[in-house]
Amino acid sequence: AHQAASEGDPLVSIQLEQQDLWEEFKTCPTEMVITRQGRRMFPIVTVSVKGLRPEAMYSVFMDLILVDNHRWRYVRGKWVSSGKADKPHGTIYRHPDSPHYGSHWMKSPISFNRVKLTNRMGEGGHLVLNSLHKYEARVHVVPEQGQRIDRLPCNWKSLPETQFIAVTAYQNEDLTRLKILRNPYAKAFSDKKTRVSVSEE
Amino acid sequence: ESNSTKKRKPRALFTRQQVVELESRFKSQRYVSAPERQELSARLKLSETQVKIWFQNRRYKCKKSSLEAAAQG
DNA sequence: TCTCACACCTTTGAAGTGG
DNA sequence: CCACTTCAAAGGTGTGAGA
Repeated sequence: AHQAASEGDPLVSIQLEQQDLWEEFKTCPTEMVITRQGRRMFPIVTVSVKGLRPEAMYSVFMDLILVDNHRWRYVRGKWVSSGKADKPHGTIYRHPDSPHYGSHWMKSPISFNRVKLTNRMGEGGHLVLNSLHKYEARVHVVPEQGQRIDRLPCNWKSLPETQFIAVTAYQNEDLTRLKILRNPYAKAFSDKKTRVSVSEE
Repeated sequence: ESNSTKKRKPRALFTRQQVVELESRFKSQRYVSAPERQELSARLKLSETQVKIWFQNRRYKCKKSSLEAAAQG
């Protein structure tokens, strides 16, 4: 009933891709390594967007918001909350294709494969996180100024499937095994263990 | 012949600024005309052949990635 | 807890070759 | 122009040591 307010604009829809992969990690639960220089995320936050105006200009952003107000610790194979969360840094990552037309953003899923996580301020363009805090990805689709779009209903969405704990080194070894299994860049370590029976003749 | 005189392809990447300018141009223009190519190559200090081949490779890369994207969804 | 150098992989991308 | 290939360099993995 209230949808008529936006001049026939369709609702903007933002949906997470590879949900089954994220689910697989979430049962561990997911951990993401943060380093001084910056570390990529795996799985990769990828979203498909619908309902934009094809000819209008948008920029797309991703940030990581604190899920709860606790610091977390890994004790005897389980994550437990302990203590109060530190103050978040509030950094945001702008997708390198930005700005671009709505048609561009909608024609194929938008991948944030190049975003890097760090624990140190001053690394330009990287997301700054506190270690041992729990985060969740959020994606924004923002119309460029001067487009005369009065209101876009829901131009951002948080993605609960992407929840993870930022760590400086992996804690859960099941999680580590999953990372090695699924991330192509870590293939060296899965091959290594397969090579146990390969002795030279 | 043994290991001595084997031509190894030296890899020379374009500078960051050169790529930024080329990408910027490609974003609005997938093909570049001869005069435009000349102007670009002069400003970026690349040969005209390098600019031509860059756009050619860039077009293929774009097409390839969009085909792969269509195959998955 | 955090940092850093490795070893070992993948991906990248200008140039090569042919159509 | 397009189609694909070539093949080192660039760079992303977790490791395991040492703070």
